[in-house]
Amino acid sequence: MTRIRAPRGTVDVFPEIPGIWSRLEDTVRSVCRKAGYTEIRTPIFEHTELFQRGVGESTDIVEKEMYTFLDKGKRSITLRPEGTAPVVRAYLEHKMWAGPQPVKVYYIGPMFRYERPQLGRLRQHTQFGVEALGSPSPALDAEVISLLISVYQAMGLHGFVVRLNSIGCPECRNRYKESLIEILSKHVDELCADCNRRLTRNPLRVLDCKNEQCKAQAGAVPPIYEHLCEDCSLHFEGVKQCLEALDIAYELDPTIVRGLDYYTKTVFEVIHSGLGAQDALGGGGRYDGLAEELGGKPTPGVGFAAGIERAVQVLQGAADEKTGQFASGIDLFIAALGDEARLEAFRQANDLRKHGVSVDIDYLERSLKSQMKFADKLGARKVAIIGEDELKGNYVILRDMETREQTRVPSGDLVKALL
RNA sequence: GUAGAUGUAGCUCAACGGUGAGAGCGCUGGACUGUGGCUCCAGAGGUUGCGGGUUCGAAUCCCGUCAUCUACCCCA
Repeated sequence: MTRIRAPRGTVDVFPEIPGIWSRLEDTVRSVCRKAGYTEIRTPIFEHTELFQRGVGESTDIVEKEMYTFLDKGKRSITLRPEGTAPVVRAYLEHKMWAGPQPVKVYYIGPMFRYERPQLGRLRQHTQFGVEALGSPSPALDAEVISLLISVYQAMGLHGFVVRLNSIGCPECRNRYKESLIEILSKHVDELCADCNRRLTRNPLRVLDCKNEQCKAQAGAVPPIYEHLCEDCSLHFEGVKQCLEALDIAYELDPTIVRGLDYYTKTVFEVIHSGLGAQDALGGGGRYDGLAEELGGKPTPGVGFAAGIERAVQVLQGAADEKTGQFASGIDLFIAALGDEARLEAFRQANDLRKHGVSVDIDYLERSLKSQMKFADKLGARKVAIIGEDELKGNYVILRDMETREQTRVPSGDLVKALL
């Protein structure tokens, strides 16, 4: 019999880490709530078609990274690879456009992509994200960005950078693509094999190629945000103005294009150097064409998605420097000697827990010495000792593990003595 | 899908092709009949990832396979 392991690309999240996780989740909720975003929970699986149409047939996600299967009713089902398309689907399905606009929601949950795992990349990972539907205002683009960095700031995270770009609307983007092809075609032999393919399929991708030769070519090309149509240009100026009003530092980066088809105008990423090759903590942008693509009426929208595991990765690095003290410890450990005392300890523990005291006891019938050792490992602040004498006298010996002071406490007064 | 690295005790790692595969940490017990952190002693714990091959002899060399990690593609 071989032991069963967790499937490739999945992880079990262990003791020290969940503390950071729940703090991060709490922070997301509170930051979003304050800005008027409410939680939405969409299904973990959806009809495959949602992503084919929403994310785009020719994207890597749809082409090769989806967990897709036929259910027993022969429906093609896909484990969600991202959160935006499902939210927009829900917005349309529940006719949320009929209510007050914009609709602002946030989510936290697992996403799935069939990829080769590496540092910062898992097949099941967790994202938090927000979506603001129903308004084209650049203020929302900026708000969404500020929300994301507010979460990081509230967590005490430093050293991240906001990178901003605009990829325009289909009209001006296509015009730019054509000129891009024209310029780059003259240098085909200086581009890598991948980029030669990209040149015809998705020329913008050439811009964020990591190959040095391609980078040089891409750097020589005029940035897209200098070639936007008037509407897109005005919008981009508006976003920058709003960011500056909020004192949010950003870097213009014409090479960020994002791999999902639905983005229009604003695109951005928040990166951190402590992450390895996959350096994006989060990313997002505007997707004014998505609702229509999913069969709804044209609806502007903007949002971001950010990786929880990646954030935890950087936060953990920062925490280690401090002392790594995430083990919270317990208030009390009850050490008992003898069957009768053990029963009493069991009873007392249960009672104290109801009074809000965190208590643990020995379950291995160990010696007193071992129980003390164990209590120490658990980080117990106090230990109550119950033996035959104490049982008879109806008291316990309460030891302070820090000062080593011991006192006799009547059994009934234990709760009081601990507060 | 591609490339490289790595698989030995719970963890981190040793072991020139040659005794019965070791150490540190951790775990359990004891020294200390009922008192933690330090020290000392003892004990438990291994299909050397798996399957073949070469050899008198394989953890070690060869082939295959699986897994993990890192990177590419791309993304959170």
